[in-house]
Formats: sequence, structure tokens, C-alpha cells
Amino acid sequence: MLDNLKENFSHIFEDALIDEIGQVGVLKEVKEGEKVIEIGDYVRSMPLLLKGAIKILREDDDGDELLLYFLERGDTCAMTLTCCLGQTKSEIRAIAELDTTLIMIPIQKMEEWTGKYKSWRNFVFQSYHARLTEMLETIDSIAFYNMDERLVKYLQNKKKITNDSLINSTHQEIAYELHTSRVVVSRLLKKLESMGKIELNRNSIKIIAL
Amino acid sequence: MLDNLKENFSHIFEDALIDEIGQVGVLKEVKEGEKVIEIGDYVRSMPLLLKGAIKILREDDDGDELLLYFLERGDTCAMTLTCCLGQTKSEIRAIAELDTTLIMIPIQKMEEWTGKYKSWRNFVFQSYHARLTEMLETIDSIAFYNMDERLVKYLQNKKKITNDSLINSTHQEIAYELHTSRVVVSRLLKKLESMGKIELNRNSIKIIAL
DNA sequence: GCTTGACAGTAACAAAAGTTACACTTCAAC
DNA sequence: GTTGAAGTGTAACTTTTGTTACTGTCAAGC
Repeated sequence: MLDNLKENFSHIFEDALIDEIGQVGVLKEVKEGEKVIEIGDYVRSMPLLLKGAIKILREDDDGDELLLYFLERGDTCAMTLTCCLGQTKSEIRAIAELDTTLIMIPIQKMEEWTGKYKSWRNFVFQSYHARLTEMLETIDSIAFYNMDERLVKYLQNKKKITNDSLINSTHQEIAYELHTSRVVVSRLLKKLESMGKIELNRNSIKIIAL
Repeated sequence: MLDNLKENFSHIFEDALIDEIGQVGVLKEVKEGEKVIEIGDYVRSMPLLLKGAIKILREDDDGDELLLYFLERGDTCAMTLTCCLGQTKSEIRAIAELDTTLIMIPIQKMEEWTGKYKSWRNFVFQSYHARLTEMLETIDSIAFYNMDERLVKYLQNKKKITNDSLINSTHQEIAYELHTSRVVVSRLLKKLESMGKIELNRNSIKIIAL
């Protein structure tokens, strides 16, 4: 674990902190599609992402979802952070987008390190900043763009996260994450295909040029 | 200033911190409608809100706006926080919703106090939490609700912030903040009036029962 | 009183998105 | 091979929202 830790965090954390993380952190592996946090959960430890990606989702009153953003290698969950400190329930759902490796850190350390390590403080603040920025981008997408543009952004993002221009999703899954209906997604995807920007197949979408 | 400070913050900050704030903080008064921060500004100090309210707005490519949330007494601007530390430009616009009193704190202190005062740390984290929560609510509104419901929420919120059931806004102003058109707002307001929930007059909306 | 500009009401239409319904394909299980 | 479930394509329609255009009203300044 220490090797993996150092590889990802040695450029931002001082050695003493990395040692401490190694001592108290608990390694956790989650498979693609597995749930990491559910809405309403009390969160008692904070995840550091070593490998993979996690998608963060919001839910409406009818149980339908909306993709907020992805967490990647080196990220942490800002929501969790505040939930830990405030002892409040999770407002979001987190699901592994890929096979993912996490280090879980007990919240007591969180508070301790914030006073003790400057690099930790910076990391936490940068995480907040990144998350707020991503939330703003999400708001921009929903408020300022039409569904066809949102779909394109979604596909681009997915390609970036998975590092693969072949996206293995059904239209229904995409519809869930964009909070729209399957028919709308099929319609717009077909339009993109006829423009030669993607190639459609059962359970997969190949990105040609977006 | 110290009196005002103590009145608002003595229950969260230790005395030593309040003294420090009193020493380095600069009092700033802004009139209703006055701009506090513009998109693209570099922010070099962090505001603590003593009195009044500030609205935080996001802008699209066409220069049209969207209301994100309000800051009230005891709040601070999480965006500013991260901007200060990250030395990045402001992503948002801030305009005084009411006559407002602020204390501006130099960013160097920000970093210093985070290591020094536990109460400061808690305050900063709570601010982040509050802002993230408000961003989530904003996302919920835009993504999950129709314009008529968003309008109702807007009016309720406005009433709460100004502590006045008479709202002095034009339909055009409301349209800007909800990122829609004047005609749509007029239409929906008229519907609310015909349901007996509000009373419309030139430049004002009286909330009867929402 | 008259003019002017800001504000509001409303109709008619257009565009975007959501809904319903049904046909067709694929693929795995039997 | 048959069956059934999941996935996709598409038409027809509704709802919501945005747009254009025109009307009337109010209030300030002349």
C-alpha cells in the first residue's frame, strides 16, 4: 500500500504524513458498478482515491438520478469531508465507475492533520475548490445547454475518464445519468451518428470525432 | 466594529481570534445593488458578512445570469476562500442584495489561522459544507423542477432573505436570475395571482400564501 | 397636459424535451 | 429452435419553455 500511496501523493504530502496515512489508512477495493456511499449514509471515514474512478450522483424525489461529477486518482470526496466533520448524512450517492482502489482514513485524523500538516490543509482546500468548480460546471451544463450539447459533453467526459473511445453503456443508462428519457437519448445519439461523429452498436458507442 | 464582530461571531470564535480579526480586518459597506466581486477578478481578501445579504450569480456565454445562492449574516464566501488560496480568478459574480456590512480579511491570515485556531477551521469547513449544500439545492431546482416551481422557490427565498413579503422586483429582474425570459415569468406570475397566492403590482409582488 | 421609457399582459407561434406506443433485433436460457 | 428479456429505432403526440410581436399602463420630466 505504501508504494501505491507514495506514487500518488508523495509530490503533495510530506513523508511524515504519508507514513501516518500508511499507519491508519485502510485499503479498500471496489469493483466497477459497486456502491461506495448511499444517500442518507453516515460517513465515518474519508476516501483517498489511489486508482480508478468514482461517479457522484444526486437523486430526485422520484428516485431518478443525475450525474454530478467524477472523482479520479488523487482526488478525495469533498462531500464526505464535510459530512464527516458535520456528522451529517450523505447528500449524494457514489458508485465505482471503474475498478477502484481507495484508502479510507478515520475522521479523527482528518481534524488532527488539518492542524498539523500544511500540505494536508492545502490538499483539503484544493479538493474543495475542485469540487466546487465541478459543481459549477454541472450547473452550467444543466442551466445553459440543451440536451444535445449535454450529451456530447457526457460522452467526451466518459471517454476521458475511462481512457477509451468505446463507451459500453446502454441508452437507458445514459438517460439516467443525464436525468432524461431513453427515447430522447436514442434520438440524439442517432443524430450524432448520422453526422458521422459516433458509431452506434448494441451496448456500445464508439466515439469517432466529437 | 468589535461590538458588531462579537455580536455575530463570539459564539463560534475564541476571543483571541476575534481580537485578531478586529486588528487586521477592514470594514466595508456596500449598498444594495452594488457589485462586490466580478467574474475574472483576483480575490485577495476574504469577506465575513456582518449584516445584510449578498447574491452569488453565475454567467453563461451570452452574458446572461443565473442566481446560485445568497450569503447572509455570519456567512463567508467559499468561492473566495478557494480563489484566495489557489490564486485563481473568481468564477462568480457577487452583488449586494441588501445594504451590507463586511469585514475583509487578508488571505495570509486565512492560512495562518487555519493552523492556529480550531474554531476558525471549523468555521471554514462549515462554510464549505453550507455552500456545497446550497449548490446541490440549486442543481436540484434546475434539474428536477419546472419553471413554475422554481419561481415559487425563488419568491419564498427572496421573502426569507429580505424578511419582507413584499418583493420589489420587476419581472425582467426575476427572469435574469432564473435564466429565463420576462414573458415566461409574467405568465407564471399571473397564474400564481389567479390562484390567489400572490398579488401583482408594478415593480412589486406581494406574497399572500405560497 | 404631453411625451417618453420602463413595465406588464397576452396572443400566436416555434423549439426543445418528454411521453406513449409499437416494431424490430440481439442474445442468452431453456 | 423457441422464448423472453433487454436494447434500440422511430413515429406521433403532448407539455414545457422560449420567442416575437403588439397592446396598454404607469410615472417622471418637460
